[in-house]
Amino acid sequence: MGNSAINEGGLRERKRAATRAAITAVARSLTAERGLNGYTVEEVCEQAGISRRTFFNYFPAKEDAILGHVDDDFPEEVVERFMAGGAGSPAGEISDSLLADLVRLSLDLAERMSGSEEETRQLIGVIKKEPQLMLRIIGASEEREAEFARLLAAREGVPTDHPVVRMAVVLLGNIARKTSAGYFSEGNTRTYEDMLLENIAAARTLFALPFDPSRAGPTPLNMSRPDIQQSSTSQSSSSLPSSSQTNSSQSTPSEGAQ
Amino acid sequence: MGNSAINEGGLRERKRAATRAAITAVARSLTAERGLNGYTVEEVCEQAGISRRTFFNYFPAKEDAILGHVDDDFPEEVVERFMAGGAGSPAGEISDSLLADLVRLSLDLAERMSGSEEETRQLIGVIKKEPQLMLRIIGASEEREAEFARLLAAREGVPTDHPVVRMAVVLLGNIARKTSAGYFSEGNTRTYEDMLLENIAAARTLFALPFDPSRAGPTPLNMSRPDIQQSSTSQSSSSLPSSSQTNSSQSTPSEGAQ
DNA sequence: CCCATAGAGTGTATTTTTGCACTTAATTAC
DNA sequence: GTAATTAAGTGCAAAAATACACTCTATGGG
Repeated sequence: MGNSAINEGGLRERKRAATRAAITAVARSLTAERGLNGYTVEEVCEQAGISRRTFFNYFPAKEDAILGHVDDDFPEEVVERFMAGGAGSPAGEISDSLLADLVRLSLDLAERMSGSEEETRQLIGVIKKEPQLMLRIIGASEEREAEFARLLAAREGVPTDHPVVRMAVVLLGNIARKTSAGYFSEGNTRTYEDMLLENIAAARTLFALPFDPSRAGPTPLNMSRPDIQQSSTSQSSSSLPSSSQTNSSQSTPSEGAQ
Repeated sequence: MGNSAINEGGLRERKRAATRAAITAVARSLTAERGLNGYTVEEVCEQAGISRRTFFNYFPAKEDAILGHVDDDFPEEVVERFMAGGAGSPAGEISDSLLADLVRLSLDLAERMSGSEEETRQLIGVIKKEPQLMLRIIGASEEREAEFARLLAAREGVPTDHPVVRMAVVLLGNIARKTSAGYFSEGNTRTYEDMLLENIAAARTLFALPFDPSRAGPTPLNMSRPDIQQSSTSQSSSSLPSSSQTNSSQSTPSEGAQ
């Protein structure tokens, strides 16, 4: 997590962030329109208003511009709002508002996606046909998850390997990904928010189902170790309304919680 | 006349011109809104997106930002269009299209005035209350005329002291100034184009009046002319000419000049 | 009166951007 | 096949922008 994600920075910092985001926006737009090899770096620079030399000061290669920079995935204002949500709870404890704020974060990020809906559909279509780009994206996803974990841990004042942080990153990340896939699929007419809330509700239903660790069996015995750890976590957050329900489902039997 | 008025220039040149114009636009806007001393250089820089040090790299003092730079008074695209109009005639001769193109230039420049109409009215009001600014403006006007003369001479391929160039600069400049004064006066409801064309027609009527050089005589005879001017102005309002008529009137005086 | 502050303006060092020449690899033309 | 061209990418120097500390002047408060 760089300073730019939290600190306002000076004029230099701000201009640099704006330039970087502009390059990425143009690169993605042209990729959606013409494919990865249908435009030159020169054209990106023209539209972004920079020199080619500057382009390579920002990104090591053409493809990296499309991937963008991890800081651009978490715009400052959105991050600030998310971080502010954890201010009311003591450090070291998972805040009551975490799940609600994660959902809002997901919605905010979706709103701020550069490019129109149609453009994003086309960009996704193009990317699926470029294997080197797919590999790069998979690599970049891990970096984004790490950044997200750092952000989340900082908000809650817990280590980045805290079970709730780990689960939140993986599960909310996958829910967002699945929601996007459905939203951008052919023929979709529903709003992203609609679909996201449906998926969140489904996840909450899933993790509220009855679950007895003792019935997990031999192989599941290994799985009982995580359950024990998660059990202690759920106790610490058992006073939380909506968040506690999710957490207890992960860690302990819902019967016990009930 | 700098290169930037004609040549496209590189990215540096283009960005510099844009920055300079942005500074002037912001300074004028804030002056209109709050008066000359109602805002700081810091505020201009914030809105223009530059550092204060850069502001003083561009303008020697706060007031100079309001006056702007002479190149900004003749935007590149407008100048290019004006210059292209002289391409069809042999160098050294005054082109048929000169008067029409000068009128269009005036209209183009009026269109490109930064700030809204109301803002410009307020800016003019503020400037009238600042004597040092008025003095500066008078000085800057001479520089603009010189620039205009260079532009015009270059277009026609004649020296800057050519009689038609000299007269065009002074007369068209004053017509534009007078038109602006009327346009920005209290209670005006007419368009700038309307008023400008009226004044041009009046000037054409004036210079189409019978004139016998041998009767030019001493100074007293010249003083009787102003009365004749006003009566011919009211006649010309009712008969705005077409473009071809405009051109034919222009070629006659230029032959007389030769 | 003196002192503090705000704002305009200056000097200098550092950072960033641009321009330009070059290299490399791929593609196109003959 | 060879040669030319195009596009991605690199190194280096100059230009431009920023950051920061400073000066000077005007203004307001005690």
